[in-house]
Amino acid sequence: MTVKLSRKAREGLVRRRELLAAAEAVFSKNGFFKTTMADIAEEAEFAIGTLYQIFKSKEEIYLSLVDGKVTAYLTEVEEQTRAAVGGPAKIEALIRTKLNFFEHNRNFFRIYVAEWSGFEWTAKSAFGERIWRKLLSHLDLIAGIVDEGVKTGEFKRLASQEAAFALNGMMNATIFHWILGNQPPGSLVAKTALLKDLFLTGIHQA
Amino acid sequence: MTVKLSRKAREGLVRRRELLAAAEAVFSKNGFFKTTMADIAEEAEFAIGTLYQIFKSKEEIYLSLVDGKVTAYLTEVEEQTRAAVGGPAKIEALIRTKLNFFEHNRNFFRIYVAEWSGFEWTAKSAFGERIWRKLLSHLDLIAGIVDEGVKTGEFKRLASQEAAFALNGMMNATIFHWILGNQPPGSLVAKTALLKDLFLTGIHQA
DNA sequence: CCTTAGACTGAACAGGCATTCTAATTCACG
DNA sequence: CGTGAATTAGAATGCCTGTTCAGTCTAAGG
Repeated sequence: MTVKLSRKAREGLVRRRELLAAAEAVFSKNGFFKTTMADIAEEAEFAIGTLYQIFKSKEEIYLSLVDGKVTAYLTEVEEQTRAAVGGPAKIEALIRTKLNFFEHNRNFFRIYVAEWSGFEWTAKSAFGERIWRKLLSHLDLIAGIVDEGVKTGEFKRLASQEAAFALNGMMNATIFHWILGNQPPGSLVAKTALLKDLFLTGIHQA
Repeated sequence: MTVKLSRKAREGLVRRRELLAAAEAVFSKNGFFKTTMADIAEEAEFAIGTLYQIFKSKEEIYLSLVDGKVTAYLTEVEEQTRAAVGGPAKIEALIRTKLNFFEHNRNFFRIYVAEWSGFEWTAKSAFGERIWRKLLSHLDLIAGIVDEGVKTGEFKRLASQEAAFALNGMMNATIFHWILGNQPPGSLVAKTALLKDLFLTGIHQA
């Protein structure tokens, strides 16, 4: 009985994962509004009805997808930055982890950016609101790193929130540029040094 | 006759402007897809039918709006940066102009960002494509400024495209942050110095 | 082999919304 | 004022798409 239940459950999870993968492919290509349940069903090779057996609405599919990925991303960043020691090293860990994550989740980046710009969910459901809050709290984490560096004297005395937003914007723009140019794998994370240097010391000739 | 025609034309222009202003208000609040023609009509105090007399579709209203604003913005930036002399001064002009523009076009910022993220128009019409190209060419302008500074030795030797994207991302994120926090007027353009300093010399303690 | 519970299917349904259409209204001009 | 051309209004149309549901299939248990 336990065995039977757990196999069912396992199969359920596999189905769920497959569906989310298909949804990611379609949503990242066409955005939330221009994606139809029929599109998702076709990509996932399920019937439309089956989708409703796994999730209760289109919105729930989308939000599940976003929540899962965002959580995975944030977890990774948190671990890596905690492991690094010292302001510059933490900044570098942050940049490297972010670039690495989106190098491996190229498609998801469009969804992530859309979520950031807040346009898909202006009228946020409770679920969407939760994701939004996660993204914002992530900014606090970055600000925290800057703040700490300021306290230790590693960094200039400046508004850590502003700096955190700026750094985040720099990283997003860089990823965006990389995706636009359809660059080969490996080349995004290689920009870590460039970004770190830019953020730490600027472009001005010393 | 000429007089009569020109008055007609003038009235037509006024109507058009009013409609676009209303559209901006609604689109910036709810995004393209969640805005209905009825919403626009109500905000503009026109009947739905009248909208179709002025523009031929919802899409055309949106794109007209975006094109007009983006063009105004780009023109302003180009003028200001051309007027400034020297790399750092041009950078400052760019930042100041952008912050100033969006301080006065707070609502439009959400539309601008959405357009940047490319999510509203994944399947671009010829018109949408044109706007997209304008935005990209704007990045070339920024890259050009950096490039020039590199040549004169004012700036470090670095990839100007990357730097341009990074700077653009920094500015967008800063504006975004400012709008989120619902800051009072005057305070956005005041961040010019902070951004300029950050971009030129970074956060690292000298 | 049956039985039957649960999974699967996709056609049908219902609501929403861009667009169109025509009746009512306005207005220029005589 | 009278006339008709131009303009406006908003009801009606038709398409699109999220969701449901009644029937079909599968396979485990007897």
